[in-house]
Amino acid sequence: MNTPAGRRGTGGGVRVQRADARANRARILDVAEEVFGKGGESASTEEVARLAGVGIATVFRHFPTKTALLEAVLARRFDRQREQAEALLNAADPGQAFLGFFRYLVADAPAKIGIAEALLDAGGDGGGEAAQASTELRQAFGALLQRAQQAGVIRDDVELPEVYALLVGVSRAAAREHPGEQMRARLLTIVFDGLAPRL
Amino acid sequence: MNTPAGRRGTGGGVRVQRADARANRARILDVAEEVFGKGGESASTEEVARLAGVGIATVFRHFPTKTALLEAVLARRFDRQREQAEALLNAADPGQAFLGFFRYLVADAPAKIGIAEALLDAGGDGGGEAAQASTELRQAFGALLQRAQQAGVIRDDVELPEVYALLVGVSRAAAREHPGEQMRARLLTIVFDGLAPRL
Amino acid sequence: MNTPAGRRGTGGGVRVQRADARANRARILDVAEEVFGKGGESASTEEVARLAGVGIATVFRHFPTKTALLEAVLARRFDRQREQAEALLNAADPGQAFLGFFRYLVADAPAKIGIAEALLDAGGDGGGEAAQASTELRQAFGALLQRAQQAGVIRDDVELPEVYALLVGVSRAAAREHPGEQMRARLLTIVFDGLAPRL
Amino acid sequence: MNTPAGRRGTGGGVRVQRADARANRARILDVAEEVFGKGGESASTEEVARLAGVGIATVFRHFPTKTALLEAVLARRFDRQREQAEALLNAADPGQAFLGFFRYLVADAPAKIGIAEALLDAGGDGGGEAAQASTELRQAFGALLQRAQQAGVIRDDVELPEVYALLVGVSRAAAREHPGEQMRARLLTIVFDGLAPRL
DNA sequence: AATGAATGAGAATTCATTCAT
DNA sequence: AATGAATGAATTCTCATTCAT
Repeated sequence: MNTPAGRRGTGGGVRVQRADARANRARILDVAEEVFGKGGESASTEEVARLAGVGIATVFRHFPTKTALLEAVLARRFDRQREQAEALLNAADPGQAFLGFFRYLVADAPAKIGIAEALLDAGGDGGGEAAQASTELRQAFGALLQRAQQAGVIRDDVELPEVYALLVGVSRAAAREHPGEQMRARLLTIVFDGLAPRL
Repeated sequence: MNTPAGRRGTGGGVRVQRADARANRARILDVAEEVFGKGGESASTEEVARLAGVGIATVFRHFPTKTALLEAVLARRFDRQREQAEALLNAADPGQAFLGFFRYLVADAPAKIGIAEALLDAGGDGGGEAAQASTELRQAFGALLQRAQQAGVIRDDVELPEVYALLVGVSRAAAREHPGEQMRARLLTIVFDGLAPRL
Repeated sequence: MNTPAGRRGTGGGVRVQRADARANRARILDVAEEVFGKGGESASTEEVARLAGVGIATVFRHFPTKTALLEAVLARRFDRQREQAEALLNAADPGQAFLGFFRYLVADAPAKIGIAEALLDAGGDGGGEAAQASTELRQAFGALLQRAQQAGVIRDDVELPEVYALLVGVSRAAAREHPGEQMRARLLTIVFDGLAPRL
Repeated sequence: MNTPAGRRGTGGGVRVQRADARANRARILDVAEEVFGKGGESASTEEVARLAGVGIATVFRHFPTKTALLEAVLARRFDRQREQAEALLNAADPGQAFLGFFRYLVADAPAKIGIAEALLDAGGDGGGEAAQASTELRQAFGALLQRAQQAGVIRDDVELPEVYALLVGVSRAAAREHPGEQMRARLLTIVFDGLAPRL
């Protein structure tokens, strides 16, 4: 399981335990993402611990409150999405980049929304790291939008706030209904037509 | 606090008591609608009882579980909206009727969504009376949509499922963000443009 | 599960449940007084519930926090002692009255101190009803002191603060050591000699 | 339960390590004395470790239970005070020696009492090394008392048990109330007058 | 010998639901 | 039919103590 590493602190040895702890932390985050992502019910921290195969106290050692755990889960997810967005900033086709990312976010939404709601339930105020990460994602999304508008693929008279609200809304719709590929596509058709430049 | 009161059989009518009970039932529903509509947190049944001015047991006499109470609240709300829809079926301008109703539902959504989430939290499966009422509302909405399409105000290649999903999505967007009149209008502009017939 | 209790409430009787509840409340207070009075360990609310023969939630119905429970227990005890003091205010022999009351408080102290410490542990700030009751007891004690001084039984150059502190100290000494009648008497001999007028 | 550890005979001196360990042990004791002396709440062992700059396991290596740690802290304190007492046994003025030491113990009490209470909370029975050290302190105090009585400064009809109880009581009074120099002095005036020889 | 991660047994508090009147 | 007191099963979080390195 563990690396042998420098037995007696002879110098080279490092952080063996740390690796273990880090693995636990990651597993807890993964499990929490899944458990809370299921949404609906309000899952308990104990459930997370059980599925992660650790004691409840271990969860609380890594995340001092339930809110902190949810923040971390959500922030990680936002961060991943922002990275996606940033990777698309140099894409050859700005229109495709924007629309594809929009599609991707909607498809990815269900789990995220469950987590966000659990966070609200747990009393998360908008001041945590998740909010920060959310803002950054929104900015990256805004950059994609701007490029798409400059490329003439998205009408000029819309701005980030309403487009983002639309994204959130469609995501929420997709979250609870999980409409299947087909209907999600038809939904997006309408929305994208609404976003297309007026003739 | 309340005396049993009105115990004296009033002869012919036992309906007097019934009236009392019915009034209580209505008041409980009203209060529950408000309390749970506030959304966010999960309000307690006891809170509802207190604000309704009845004992907690009275709430449970009328609605055997919290889920049942939420179902009733939600069903009543769906019914009201369906009535609105049906009233618009004979409107002179089918386009106006559809779009106006769409707008109305979105504006009305925040409270409803709060209730629906509370219902999910309370373990409400989609099989109750609320689901039934929801289906009926959807049908009425579908009728309005069809008329608007026949009138050429809404594009022909969309169907109820995706339009309804879109409605739900925009409603959800409006729910948590309460964007204010302005942004809601801009949001609807995009959506309605997307729904307009292609040239 | 429920004791028959107060069954006889037929005649003029009302509030039968109320009577039950009141009995429960009293029993909880009694048990809590004993349990926390034992001092030392930090007794749990669950222990109180179990010994009182009620569910834990019942304790919390009557006293919304552990602190509130402890406040109530302590306040009740202070109130009883204050009543004793007030009853002695008209005693024929002011010296006997004061010294006797001093003796009584010391003998009564052990349990009280345990409770007070539990209250501190539970985060009781000095602002509750117990503090209020404590202040009133101190005032009554002060009145007895003043009378004893006027009667020439207690030296004139001492004032309430230090005498009360002395009372507290001796009480605390008696609390943990429970020295038995004998030694308590010898202790009080010293203190009372110290309080006697200088020649 | 214990690992064999340190199995490899290191031949000559193991004392180097021992010095390190001893330093750690002393630092832990110092920190614990301060932390628990603050009284009130119940401080955690982890807090002690953190402030001492060692890992939690190190604390438990030196003191196998929290109780053992508290015993050690308290015993050390008792020992120090006993040394003070023994140093005063040869003082020129036995009355001054006794009264001064009494005063000193009262002033020093607050921290000690906090520790003692933490010990009780942790389930310390009176059988540990602290009790032993306490007994020795009491004996030294008794010797001072006897000398003062022989010198005619303290009345003859009091004996160690009640005087010591009085000391404890006044100390306890001073502990929670921290009355300030002034009132402590007035308190001691009364007590010392009570201890003075009857005329 | 030292470290810090992991653990499980509580503890306070809440809430939907039932019972006795 | 109405009341409100009682209930016990959760849930979040803490802490002394042990384990693996």
